[in-house]
Amino acid sequence: MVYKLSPFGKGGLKGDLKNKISTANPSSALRTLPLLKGEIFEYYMDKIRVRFAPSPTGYMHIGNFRTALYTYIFAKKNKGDFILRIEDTDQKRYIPDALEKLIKIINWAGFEYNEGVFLKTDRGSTSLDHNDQKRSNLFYEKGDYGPYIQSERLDIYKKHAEQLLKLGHAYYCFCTPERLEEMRKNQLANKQAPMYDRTCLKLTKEEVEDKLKKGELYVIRQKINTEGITEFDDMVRGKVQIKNELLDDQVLLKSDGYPTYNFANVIDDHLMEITHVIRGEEYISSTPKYIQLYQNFDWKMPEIAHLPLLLNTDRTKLSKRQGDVAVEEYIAKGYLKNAIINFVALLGWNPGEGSTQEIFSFNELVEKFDLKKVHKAGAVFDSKKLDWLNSRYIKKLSIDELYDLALPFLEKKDFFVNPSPLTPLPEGEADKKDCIKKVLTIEQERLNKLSGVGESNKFFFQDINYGKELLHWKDMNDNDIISLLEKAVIVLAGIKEEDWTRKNLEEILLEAAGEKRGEFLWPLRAALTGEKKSPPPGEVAWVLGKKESTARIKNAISIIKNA
RNA sequence: GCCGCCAUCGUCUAGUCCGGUCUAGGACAUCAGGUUCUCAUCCUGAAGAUCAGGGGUUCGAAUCCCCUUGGCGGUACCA
Repeated sequence: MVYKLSPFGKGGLKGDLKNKISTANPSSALRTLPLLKGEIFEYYMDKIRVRFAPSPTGYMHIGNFRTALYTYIFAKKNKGDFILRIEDTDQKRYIPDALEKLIKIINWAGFEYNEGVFLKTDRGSTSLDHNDQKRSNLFYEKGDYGPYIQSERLDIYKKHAEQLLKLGHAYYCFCTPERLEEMRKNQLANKQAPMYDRTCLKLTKEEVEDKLKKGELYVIRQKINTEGITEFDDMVRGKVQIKNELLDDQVLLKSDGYPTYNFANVIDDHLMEITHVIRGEEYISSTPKYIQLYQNFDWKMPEIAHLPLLLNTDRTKLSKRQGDVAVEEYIAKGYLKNAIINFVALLGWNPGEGSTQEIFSFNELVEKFDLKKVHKAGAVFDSKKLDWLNSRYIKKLSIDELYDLALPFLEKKDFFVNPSPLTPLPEGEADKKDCIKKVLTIEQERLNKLSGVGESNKFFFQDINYGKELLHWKDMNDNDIISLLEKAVIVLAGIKEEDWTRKNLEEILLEAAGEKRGEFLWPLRAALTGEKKSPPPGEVAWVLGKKESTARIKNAISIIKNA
């Protein structure tokens, strides 16, 4: 027996069969699925097409970033297309440069999209003015379903709204914002759910035409079918049911000619042939209204998945007030791309089946990700765990990679600072670079954020200004310390310039210390750094160089003698 | 208010669909110990969840059913 199924037509199937279909790899073409003995199940599935559809707010909210990540991973996993669509239908919230910033973050993250709006890298101007010619200098589009910026699709929404009008699934509404507010106030006072009261639905054809002729401001509202119950199948939540009588006649087209999100999103997802809609949980209760729209147009519903929210530590929706929400801020603090992606991916998802894996490369994420394993409950964003993950990723970096990543942070600091007469700073660019790399080698295992880079410069570049007490290890006396430090000078003098490496220094000093590690290494380390806590003496000496190290030790000897 | 969604250590989570192997496993954070010249790294260990609460079903429930509570989301000419 051969079953045939068209794309997404699995609604009528029973549980197990349905599961098999949606977990099978659904890249384009005809698929066959062996069932019970002898039975062949054939089904077609369109090429997967998913979109990330942010609204340009000037920064990338970390929750939105996770939506983009899951969507991108889903696309990669299913060998589908990933589309970037810009939802800029709120004129009041227009923010300059927002689009450019948005795309830059997506590029930074490495979310490669096949279609959408792209940033020209060789552009001159940095500012974007909305309906301005400059746009073409900054951005370009790729893909057959454009334009990908909603503010440039106004005629499309208008056309579709008019079609709904004709079909009787929408109507003109001339109510003023003031009247609507009044209405809601009354409804709330009467303990009713605030909902549009359909005043304008009662208008006659003539009245509507008259008002239109007079140029009265209007919106177009969706005429909801209030009978029955809408049920849908969510890829992460399973079945969700909402009674239709609770659905509001939402605005489709605003009086300024722009569509609402609720309308544009449906039109575009269909026109762009989006097969799977992955979005935040906040849209769950609107979904039945979208479903009615699809039904009104006689369009096929895409599969939908609603992702859980990211929360503050008090379990409210992650917000600006209680900490950083912008990806930009995490980058600025010195979190690595891979650490952020790894961490955010695990917020609300886990491969399950007993996995205890915490570190995932991007490819592993693609390999193991499954929307079905995404959580239903919101997740608190705990930056302590991010710190730990970040430190793990920093430790994995080669010293050249670390140097490149650290440079922007070092530039904001005075790394080579406050030289004492004893500490001449490296002069040439090459020497400086060399010195920085050595310091980074030492810092690498101590760092959990790139912003902390260069902070150990105090061990190397500062006045030697301390009392002899610092040099004492337990109950040593002055003479013992002096003789040990003098021994250290002799040991260092015996090392050739070309043998002055981190490893050699560590071995030689340890050997010189013999049994008395603490007695020898503590005064030496203190003499070299002037600090109670610091990296080991071998490493410090390695960075300082032979001449400088020797000078510091001799200085320490004289501090004791002069005390 | 109304509607919807959700609920396992402080946090992220495994286990829930297909009840017994769960006196609930891992990670972060915390604490203690070890390695060690100090710091950091690293290693070991401890503490930490009567599985939101209550009631069923069952020989047996974190797991199935019902109720309650709590949290969150939506309730806009925002998205």
